[in-house]
Amino acid sequence: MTTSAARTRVGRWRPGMIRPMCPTPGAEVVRTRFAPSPSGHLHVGGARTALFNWAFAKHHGGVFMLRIEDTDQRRSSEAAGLAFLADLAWLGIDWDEGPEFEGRGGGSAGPYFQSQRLDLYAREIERLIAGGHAYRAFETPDELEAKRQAARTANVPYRYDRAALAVSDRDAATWLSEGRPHVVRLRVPDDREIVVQDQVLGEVRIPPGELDDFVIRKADGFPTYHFAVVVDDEAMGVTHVLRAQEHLYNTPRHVLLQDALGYRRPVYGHLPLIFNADGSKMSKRDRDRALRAAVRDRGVTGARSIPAELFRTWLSENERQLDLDSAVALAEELGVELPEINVDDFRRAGYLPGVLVNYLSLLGWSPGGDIEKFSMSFLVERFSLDRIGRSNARFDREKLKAFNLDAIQGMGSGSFEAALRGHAAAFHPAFLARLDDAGFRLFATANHERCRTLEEPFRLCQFLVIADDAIVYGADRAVRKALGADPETLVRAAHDALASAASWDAESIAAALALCAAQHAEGKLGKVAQPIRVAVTGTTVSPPIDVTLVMLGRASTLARLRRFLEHLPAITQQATA
RNA sequence: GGCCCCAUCGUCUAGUCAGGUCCAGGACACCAGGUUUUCAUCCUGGGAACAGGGGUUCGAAUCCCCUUGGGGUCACCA
Repeated sequence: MTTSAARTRVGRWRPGMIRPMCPTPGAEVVRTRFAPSPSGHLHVGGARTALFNWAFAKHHGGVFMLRIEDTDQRRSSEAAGLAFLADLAWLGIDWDEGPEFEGRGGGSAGPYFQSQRLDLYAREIERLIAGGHAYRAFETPDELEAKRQAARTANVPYRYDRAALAVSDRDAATWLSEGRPHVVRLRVPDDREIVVQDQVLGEVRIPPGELDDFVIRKADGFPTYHFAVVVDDEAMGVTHVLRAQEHLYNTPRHVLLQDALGYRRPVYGHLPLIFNADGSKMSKRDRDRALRAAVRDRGVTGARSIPAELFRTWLSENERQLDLDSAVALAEELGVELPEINVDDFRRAGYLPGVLVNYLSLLGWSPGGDIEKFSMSFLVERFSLDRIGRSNARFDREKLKAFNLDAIQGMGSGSFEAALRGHAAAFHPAFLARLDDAGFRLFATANHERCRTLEEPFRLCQFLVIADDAIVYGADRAVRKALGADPETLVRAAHDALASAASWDAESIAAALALCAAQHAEGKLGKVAQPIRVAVTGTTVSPPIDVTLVMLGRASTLARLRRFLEHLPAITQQATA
């Protein structure tokens, strides 16, 4: 494969030019698709691919489809499920055709599961065989592996040797009638250069002889990915294929197949890949890797949230993955932030769907100029293939977080509260049980200006859902500093002042504490607030002290202050140790 | 290793296709001050890049070539 010397982007269109696929307006409706294999939750990389296909279709008033590529019987039997449908819906990426899900999907080009389209593939394969474009091959996987091995040893590139073509018709017929397992291979012309016009990368040329006769039907009768994709894209009228660059080398195969089958050729665009901040591949194993590192780093030997047996095997077997709930629990226990890789992880971590979409669209696309914060409708309005970048991008969680903060700060108090309530219902029901409506509203206001994610308020305010007699006091330097020289006097004074406060609201509490500060701390509120904060939360961080106490309620506050005083000798000893 | 793709601050990028307005703009991160009862915010300022080498041109981040570096792919996975 070589790139043309002048990287002419033939077919790339610019404003004012006529689009190659739309010679006259309305002549052809743009149809794009996202075609994942059923593998549980949606990966951010997949989300970006889906987003671009969606945005492109919407920009042209076209149709965005979803198709499930479940032609791997082995993998599909693992019942990974279709959780990614909910992930797409959460992001606001709605599909016009595809599997039905909460009002989305349906359509006349279905079924949208490849495992239900086997008849079509069988018909098309027979057509290829009859036309001499494809042939049966009876080698076993072991035989092929031996040939590959031999090629490796000889240090030559492996290509299928077409041994099946040397088999006599009589033998082949006999084997076929015996029911001998076989695959079907495409007969790849080896005298033809293949040229692909990629809308992102430009012209890509593949010299003759680079591709071998690849398998299009497996021994189990299922089509391979290459075959199913090509047949379905034609049958479903797909006009544009946007997919990750890892598929670039598949495109010549698909072009060959289209030619052999007499199909039209969709427009292709290959998107740059997304990597972790450290340049490693984003993988679902990242989560377990981070947890193992933390466990080893701290010399932890067990976990409350995981059975000992499981913990041991998980720790020693690097391939082993914890289920999501266990991983989250362990992370909480260790105080580790889990690396997010699936869309669902980001939701759990408290990111707004619009922010994720915004950030994701910037990975490989740009509206140009200095614009980088925008809505989905802006994306639809401005999206175009000629603004897609060609080099791989790294996922920067800090920038995402900064965007999320900005979006949260920009929300009205009502919608922020609603969003926080939704997050609580999904992930922190204990807070809804603990706080009444007014309490939750206060919780929302107290956290609105200080949180970067919807998750942070719940972490910051753990003290709300811990029993009064279960507060654990920290023993670090921050706690020591917060307690100051004489916490006993201050906390005792605060207790008495708060006990006799006229009412339990922020104003009265602030007034009572200001008085304490005036009497015992030279008027410095911080000197009073910090010991109290430690006393009622166990930590040095919480919303402003008056709000913290209002949320907690008078009874809990006083009980915690008393308990703190009882435990004070042990606490100070521990903190100075 | 073969084949292919890519290359602007630490990161995402604008600028590249139509060479001059770019001693390169923005954002995140970072550093230094400031505001703040903790934390997070917030405000002000700062450092920070055209991978290297050859060409073409009056002129190159922009066009060409080479080198280097990064990535993808080489399955009866998708």
